[in-house]
Amino acid sequence: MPELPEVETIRKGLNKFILKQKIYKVEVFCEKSFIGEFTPGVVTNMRRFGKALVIDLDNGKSLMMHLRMTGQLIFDERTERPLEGDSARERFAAGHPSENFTAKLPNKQTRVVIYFENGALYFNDQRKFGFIKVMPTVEVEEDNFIKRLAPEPWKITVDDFFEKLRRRKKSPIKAVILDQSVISGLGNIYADEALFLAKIHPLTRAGEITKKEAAELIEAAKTVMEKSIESGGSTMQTYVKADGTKGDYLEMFAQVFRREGKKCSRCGSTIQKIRVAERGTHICPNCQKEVK
DNA sequence: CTAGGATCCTGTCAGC
DNA sequence: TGCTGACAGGATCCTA
Repeated sequence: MPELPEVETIRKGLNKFILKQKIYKVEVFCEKSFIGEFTPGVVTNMRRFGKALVIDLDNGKSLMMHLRMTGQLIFDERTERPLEGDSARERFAAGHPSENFTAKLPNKQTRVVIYFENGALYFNDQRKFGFIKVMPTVEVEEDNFIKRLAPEPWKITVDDFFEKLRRRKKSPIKAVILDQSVISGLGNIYADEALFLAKIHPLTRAGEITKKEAAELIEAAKTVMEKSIESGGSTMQTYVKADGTKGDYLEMFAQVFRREGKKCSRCGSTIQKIRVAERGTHICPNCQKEVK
């Protein structure tokens, strides 16, 4: 679920809490969620590769993590040594939005806790698809997932993207843009949103996409993700409204995602939900005409 | 090589 | 109430 904007939001938000802070202990509640052996070290850098987040330490090691569908990262300041009452603490939470953002932690979904001298970072993950992996910093870019990542929409060239669409010509365009080795950063939300913005039906065969449409799709992907990053993609601030009630950050920018039955903002037609590449897919049947 | 489906796992919801 | 199947903001593996 967390896609590029969410991971970027985490990177920026977490940076101000943990940069130059020492990790002195890691507590693992689920073995498959934490790979490798941890050794204490100070955070020197936080990097993002597509949807993967990397925390570099000063001991030559890095923590490479991927939140997959339901991962979330929640930082509680001074969890072990609280100041005067809870109001003295700050919490930063982002990733898969859920009650955990404001819940008492650790809880049933907490897989790993990373202890810093100024607080604790909780890695929660309902479905256990996500992971944190310890690896030498020099090997991060050789990691199987990272080395296969295509450029992000801001870096990819139209020629490169178009060439990949030609190779995957029989697949629906949505399935192709979800493939991180074709273009990186898009997940189910932003794929639907970008296709809507570019007025392309998700079932269109990749081989039918013109070069002009390919260029427009790249632009649309940038636009929808930039907008989400600006609004702080699924962080606690946007998830919990000022009055304390639960809010949906998708309301702030989604034009089609989870809006089936509602009206298209562009033409007033009714948004539909269909199935493409085994994923729930949202379209405006009028703005996105299917080409056979 | 591509294409399509199953799979990892937990939880929730709709429909009997 | 209890069961069952479908589905979920991802990526990989297997088969054809």
